Amino acid sequence: MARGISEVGDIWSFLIIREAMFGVRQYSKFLQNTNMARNVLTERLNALVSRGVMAKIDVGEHGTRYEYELTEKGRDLLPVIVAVRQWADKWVEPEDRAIVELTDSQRGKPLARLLVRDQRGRALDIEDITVRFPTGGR
Amino acid sequence: MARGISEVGDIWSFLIIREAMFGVRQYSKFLQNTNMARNVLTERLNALVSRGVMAKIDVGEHGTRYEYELTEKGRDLLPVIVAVRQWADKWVEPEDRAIVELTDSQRGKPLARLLVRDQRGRALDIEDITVRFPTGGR
DNA sequence: TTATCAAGTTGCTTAAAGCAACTGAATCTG
DNA sequence: CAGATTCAGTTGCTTTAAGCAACTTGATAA
Repeated sequence: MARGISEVGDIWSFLIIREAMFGVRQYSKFLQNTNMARNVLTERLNALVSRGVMAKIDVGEHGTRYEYELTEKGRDLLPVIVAVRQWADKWVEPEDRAIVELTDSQRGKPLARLLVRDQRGRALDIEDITVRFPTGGR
Repeated sequence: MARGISEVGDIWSFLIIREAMFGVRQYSKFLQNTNMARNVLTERLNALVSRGVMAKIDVGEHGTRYEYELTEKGRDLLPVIVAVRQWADKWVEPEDRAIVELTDSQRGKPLARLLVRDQRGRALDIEDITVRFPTGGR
């Protein structure tokens, strides 16, 4: 899990992925929407590409040279993004965050709250969860 | 959302929260399990406490002076932790991560995969989600 | 055919992380 | 009950990363 978060891990990579998830594809757009430093953006994009989270695509037309898109590995981060969003919606002061809403495209309604469930679909809280060490104790 | 991730945001805070979520309460145990630098641990614990994610509790007995525990705000990060875990289980090389498993305490079976759903319970993919800006476009 | 834009790179400054050694009160041990 | 050990930090120094502005380069656009 530590490796998981460190592959995505810092705020900048996370923001790149969030932007990518909701349509941003170009270097300059990532810059605008996140206002991170250019060298950091370059470095993070390269890292994400080299880890297979994003792909760099050559588009030889119309003033734009490259685009970046999420791979399946990257798109699989959707639950992470949504989980953080929902937590922030609940706990971060409204004045400290953008007021945007994720809705399902068909009906336009907000997404359901993400819940951790067992295999029969029952919602679980922390106390209901046990950590197993298959190979032996820590 | 950016504020959300930056309240938890860096790898160290995240690891503290993960450890706390699964039973760690003392400074020295956080140190052992995460091997972060002491000053960083101190600083992150203070920050988490000041943001209301964790609480510092005075325990005047048995060699231990303080304990740290998650508040409700902190416990509410469970879906984030589980989402990252499940992503790492799927995408990070096994040799690069600890082999631990989260199970439901009652039946001992692994948790269900977290899915993003609409309000009727249908699973959604990125293409099925729209970002709404209630106050006007970006 | 000059100007502009996208996508970087480079170099420098400031901030944060990493590490080891030190502190000081509480607690255990013989 | 004196000495050693543990817990929870601080402090100071070194190394690494972030932030910022200016420069570069190739591809359009006017």
